[in-house]
Amino acid sequence: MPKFAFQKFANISVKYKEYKNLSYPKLADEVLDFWKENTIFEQSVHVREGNPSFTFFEGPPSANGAPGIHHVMARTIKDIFCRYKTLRGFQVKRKGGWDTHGLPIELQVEKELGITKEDIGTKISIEEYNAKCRQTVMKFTDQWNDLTEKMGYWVDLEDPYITYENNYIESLWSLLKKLYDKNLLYKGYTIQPYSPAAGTGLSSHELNMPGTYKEVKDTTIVAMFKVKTPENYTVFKALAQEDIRILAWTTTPWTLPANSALTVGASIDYVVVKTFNPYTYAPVHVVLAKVLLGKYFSEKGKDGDFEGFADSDKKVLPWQVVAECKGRDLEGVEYEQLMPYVQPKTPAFRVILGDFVTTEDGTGVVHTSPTFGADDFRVAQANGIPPIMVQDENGKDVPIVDRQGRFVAEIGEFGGRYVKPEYYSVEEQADPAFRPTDVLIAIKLKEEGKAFKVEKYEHPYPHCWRTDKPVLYYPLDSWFIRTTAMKERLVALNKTINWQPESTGTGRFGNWLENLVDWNLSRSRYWGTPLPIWRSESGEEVCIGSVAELQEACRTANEQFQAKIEAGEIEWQEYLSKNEVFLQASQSEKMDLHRPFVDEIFLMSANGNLLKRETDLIDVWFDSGAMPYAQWHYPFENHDIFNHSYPADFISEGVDQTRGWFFTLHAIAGMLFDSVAFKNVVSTGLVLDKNGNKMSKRLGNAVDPFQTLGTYGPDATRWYMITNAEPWDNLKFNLEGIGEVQRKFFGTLFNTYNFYALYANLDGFTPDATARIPHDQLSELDRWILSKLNTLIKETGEQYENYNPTKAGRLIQDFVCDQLSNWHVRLSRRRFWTGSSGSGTLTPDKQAAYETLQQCLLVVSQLMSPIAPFFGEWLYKNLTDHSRQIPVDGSQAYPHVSVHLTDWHQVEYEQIDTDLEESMQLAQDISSLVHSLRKGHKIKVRQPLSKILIPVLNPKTRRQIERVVPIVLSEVNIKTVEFVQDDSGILKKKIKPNFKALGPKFGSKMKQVAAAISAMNEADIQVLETTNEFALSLADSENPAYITLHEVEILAEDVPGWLVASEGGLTVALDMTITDELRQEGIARDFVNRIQNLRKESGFDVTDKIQISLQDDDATLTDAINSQLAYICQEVQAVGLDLVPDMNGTAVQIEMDEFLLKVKVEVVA
RNA sequence: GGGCUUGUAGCUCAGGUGGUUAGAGCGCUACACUGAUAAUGUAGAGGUCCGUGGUUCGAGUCCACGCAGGCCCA
Repeated sequence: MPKFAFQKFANISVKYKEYKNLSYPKLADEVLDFWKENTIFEQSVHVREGNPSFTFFEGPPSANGAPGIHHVMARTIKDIFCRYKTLRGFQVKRKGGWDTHGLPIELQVEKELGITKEDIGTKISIEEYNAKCRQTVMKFTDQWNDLTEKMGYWVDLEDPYITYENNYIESLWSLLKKLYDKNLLYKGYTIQPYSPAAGTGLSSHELNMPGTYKEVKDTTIVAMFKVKTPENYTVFKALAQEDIRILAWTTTPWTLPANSALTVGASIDYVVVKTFNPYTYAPVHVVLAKVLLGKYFSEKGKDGDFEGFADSDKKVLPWQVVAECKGRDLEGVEYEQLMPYVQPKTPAFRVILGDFVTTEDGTGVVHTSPTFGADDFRVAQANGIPPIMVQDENGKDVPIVDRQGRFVAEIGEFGGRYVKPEYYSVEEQADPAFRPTDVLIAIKLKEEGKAFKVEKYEHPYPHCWRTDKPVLYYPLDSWFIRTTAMKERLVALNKTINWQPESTGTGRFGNWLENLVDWNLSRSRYWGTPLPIWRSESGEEVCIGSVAELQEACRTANEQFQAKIEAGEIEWQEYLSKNEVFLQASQSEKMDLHRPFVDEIFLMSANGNLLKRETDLIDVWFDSGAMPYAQWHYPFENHDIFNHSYPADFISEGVDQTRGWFFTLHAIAGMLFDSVAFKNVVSTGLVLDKNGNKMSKRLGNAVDPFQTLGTYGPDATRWYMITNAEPWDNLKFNLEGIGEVQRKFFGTLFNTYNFYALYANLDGFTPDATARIPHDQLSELDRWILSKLNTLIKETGEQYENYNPTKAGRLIQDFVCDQLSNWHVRLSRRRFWTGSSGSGTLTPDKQAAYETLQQCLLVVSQLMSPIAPFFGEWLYKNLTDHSRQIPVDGSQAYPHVSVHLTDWHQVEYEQIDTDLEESMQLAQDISSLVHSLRKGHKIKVRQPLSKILIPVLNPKTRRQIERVVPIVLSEVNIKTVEFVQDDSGILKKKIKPNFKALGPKFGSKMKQVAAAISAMNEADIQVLETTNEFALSLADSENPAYITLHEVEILAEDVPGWLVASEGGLTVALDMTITDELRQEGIARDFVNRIQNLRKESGFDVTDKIQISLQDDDATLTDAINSQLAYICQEVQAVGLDLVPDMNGTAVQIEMDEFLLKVKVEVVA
């Protein structure tokens, strides 16, 4: 620093900034400017170069919507631990990222353009559509960047990863290729909503559109499935000769030819009922859920006339329950195929258990057809039940209903029929002879004696929003990642992850892994990462793992195309030309790995067949789950960086990401790298409105983060969110709560700093590390707060290490408000305004007061800085800035310009004195009791009293109190403390049973023992105390119960003849006598108080000296003042006090209890 | 319907391994204090610890079954 600057600063007398009032948002703005100008974030990473790294992965947000208040919450959590670890010396790089693909973006674009998916390829080309998506996706980037900055979230947004970039996609391809090579990527099918009329699958979002579900009347059938060899099953043994049929209800009779199992609920009660077939009248036994009996049988027919049924009008079916069992007893029962058109390849047709079975309607038995129901598919797969499939012309397995919604030829008389009447034309449906397929099936089953009940049933059924025709649940091709193959490993790896809260890891996530199904990767959309698989019609396929590979395959194909063209097959020219377009683009910036460009690349199989790209895109969750690799364009680049930053030490997102990002990160890492992707994870709860409702723009209860930050500033907002509820609990967000935090915590801390600054400036105090008052010479009060401070550093550190910012924040808050401000500073105020001032030399006690408070504030500024980065910075800079303005010999006490560049304070264990902390707790408790006594007898604190009496039964308590006696005395304005020992004989003791000690010993006799102990008198207690044993006689026992001292608690709760208060084993007695002398002191203190008020009202400076004139018209008052003159003058900094017979109206009149002061104060020049 | 989670004062939250009188802050009422003053102290009012059963000498705490809110999944 140039010399003139030094001189300039040296002449400045004010060193600490003092503030009249504080605007928290403005404070944050100023700190933000400071950070920007001095690149503090960059430095905080840079200064840790070479240190161990702490890796954080940013879960990419999508910038196609405005950020909300919950993002402030989520990002605060992330920020806290990154800042904390930086303080701990780790290098914490935080690469930002953006999630750019997916359905929400497509929908937004469609809304903006006023188009539907239908129009893509007709009204708008895929190319134009995707270009629009690309624009839209970063629409709110500015707002996001603004929020990031304003809330103080430090993340590198200069060089974020963006999921739509070619490099990113190329990394994804390489991961997919690896999966493919490990045989973990395969083509299969899932049951999805499918519209035969439109020829397309529907997303769940399309199914949720208004008007999709309509009430329809369907023909429903309770079909009868004949049990094979009933004698083989315990349940049916007694009925071995009977025709036993299991009843199952369906609202989609057309699926019955595809039935391959029946599903029952394990703990549902079933009955076997003897009765008749209602259509053929043949005797039969049927099986159904017990609670549904009433649905099919009337009370009239119960135990009815079976013999006479043939001759009756057959309106009432006689019935009788002949057996009963649980669903699990039926498991494995085999039955005859109901409609035997197509045979499965492996054994089917048996009863299995499923958790989705209910007894709300139907029969409690679910007809299960794996090709036409999602539950059916899942439960059948789990039980090894095959689907009913036929082979198409290519030998490929296909369902018995084709993609137009017609039965295949194999289904006998129904072959070629549409399964739903709505698929026929209006004219066809109008024909009087027209019968829906469901009805034909019902008639057939009735005739064959396989239907128990056929009726129309009205229920909601989904319809295609495009064609208005019913949807089928239908098996559709999909690409899957075979996560089930790696399940055990994924479960094992999860057990090494530290989940916060733990239950999310073991419960929600753990269960999810236990019940893992293969990850369906396919999405039939446009804006997303294309699946890099090219396939021929006969099923040959190639998976591409990089751009180079694709170029190579493309060139090879072109050579083959060329050869064919030269051989005269000019139809190949088109493919060759399109490939040329790609090859050219791939040499330049123009290359785009999205659709439609990748769709226009054509490859050749080894056998010379054309390979076209599978049109699927991949699940966007794969995009984000692959970010550990793709953000670095790994494995194509950055091996070093990747190796150093994998896996992540820490990630955090909302708990709703459990099956989203958390899972996809874990799955990819586990399957491809045999590693976890993250070691520690904090899953956060939701931010609700103050009434506990979900925030939504529609309801108008969403909180605008910018407005909140603008009003309260980021620190109070962050502090409130963190300390109010643990991150994983839902937060009821209430703006008033932020205000409270601001007043209570930040206000107190600000006041404490201002108080320090005020006096430190008056005294020109600057901490000097080389000339501190040695710790062992500090007062009890100072050593106490320093002990508390070190305990705080230790415990706060533990909570941060433990990923619990809530507890850390609450600890800091309690320290600042309760210990530092309301005890240490309050009791120390006097130390700051007495002693020397201005002369340049401080008394050791005053110096100690400054040093202690400065130390506390400085440490607090650091401990709080992860949660409140701006205020922490502000406080740190206010405390240290001026020390950096004075050039020193390179050993500056506070070399860092920012608290975020400092090293975490080491705990000074030798300063932790738990005995002293206990002592001070006693002092606080005693003071509280004395205040309470004073209050009860209306004796104000300004009135000194002579004595308190404290009964102490053990030497430890006495010693602990003795350490802090002066503090107690000054706090409560008492002259002396006297201890009353056990041997004084005046104590009245009380005895209480110690349940914890007695419980295990006496068990059921506890009540009697407790009663007997409470009944012990003084003499009994003395016996116990002297012999350490006492025999209690119990009411219902001959033998006495022996107790020892540690099994009871003995308290001195009364001092006969004194005013006594006690709480928690501590008792204080107060001498209320007010002698004349005490009275005079009290008056003097009152007088001082009034003068001080007057000084303040008159606007005098704290350092002004004054001259007092008082009208001499009351002897009591005058005597009191004369006797305490020196004290008064010192307190109010008076150079003199004149008693004047008559002030002649120049005086101010002030009330003081029974006196009326007529007084005048003047500043002495 | 399933999994997870929450339920304690008007509000926001604490309450290791069960121990008899369940706490704090805010808010409310009253009083006090006053060189931190939009602060502070003391006292008071305010609780079926979501409900019902159970285990136990003893349950806010452990178990079972419910109820209500939330998230995820069907």
